Amino acid sequence: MAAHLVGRRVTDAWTDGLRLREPLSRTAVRSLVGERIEAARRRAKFLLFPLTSGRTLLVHLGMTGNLVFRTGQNAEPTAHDHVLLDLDQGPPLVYTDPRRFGLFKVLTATGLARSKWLRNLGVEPLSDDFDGNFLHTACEGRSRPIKNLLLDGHIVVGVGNIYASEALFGARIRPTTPAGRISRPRMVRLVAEIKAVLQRSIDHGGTTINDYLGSGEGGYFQQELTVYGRAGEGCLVCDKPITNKVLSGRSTFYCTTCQH
DNA sequence: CCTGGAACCTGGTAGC
DNA sequence: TGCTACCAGGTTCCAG
Repeated sequence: MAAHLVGRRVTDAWTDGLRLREPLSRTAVRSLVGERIEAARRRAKFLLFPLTSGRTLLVHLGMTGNLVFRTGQNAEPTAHDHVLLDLDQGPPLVYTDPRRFGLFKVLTATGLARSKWLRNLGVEPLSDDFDGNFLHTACEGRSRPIKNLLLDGHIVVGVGNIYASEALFGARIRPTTPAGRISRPRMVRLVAEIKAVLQRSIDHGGTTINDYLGSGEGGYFQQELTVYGRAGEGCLVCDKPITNKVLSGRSTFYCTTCQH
């Protein structure tokens, strides 16, 4: 996005107006015409595109969303294209999302600062701010299962349901363990595993959920998954069957032998 | 303050 | 074959 979008001016804008995670404003999308995209940034899983007017385009891909240029493999429109931006140079940019869990919003500077989506976000998982001390302190006195806490974006962002199970397996910590009862050294190990899992996934192009594949190439990290989605199959360490337990509404995978 | 569950949405799949 | 019920994910909101 930084390479192909920054510096481009929006010459026309279309939306089907279907509601995403929040209603998608036709007026807001139309107001993008004439704007130039000044930068491409990220915070947590939110994409931020500052515009010439001082406003910012905020995009979240939800679980199935995609931002693609309408060219090559993505040349054909799909039934799930929700926003299309014509640019002064190069192919149009399309926001496509079959399950409409994403966000596409245009915010003023103050709107951005006050946005509920960006307020109260935790630390970036790959930053130096996220270390064993930080996580240990954040978990002090907390009784929630450690896995639930890892999914809580108010503490650390970017750790989704799949990577939480993977990192806890790597650290040999049972997902149900009350967060406040995990020692500092084990938190150091856990943080290292989270960073390693995320970095390896980025290197592999991400994880494509089950058999769902968006346009373009899917991620290849699912080939690397050690516990997620492997209920009943043998643990890669001890060969005992992997357990699947629902923890606050989310499937959680772990080995009852290796993880304590 | 803390916690867990519901809600949002739809394509794929398991089960009848 | 065709229907229905359920599930997946990230995030906020609400009730206990």
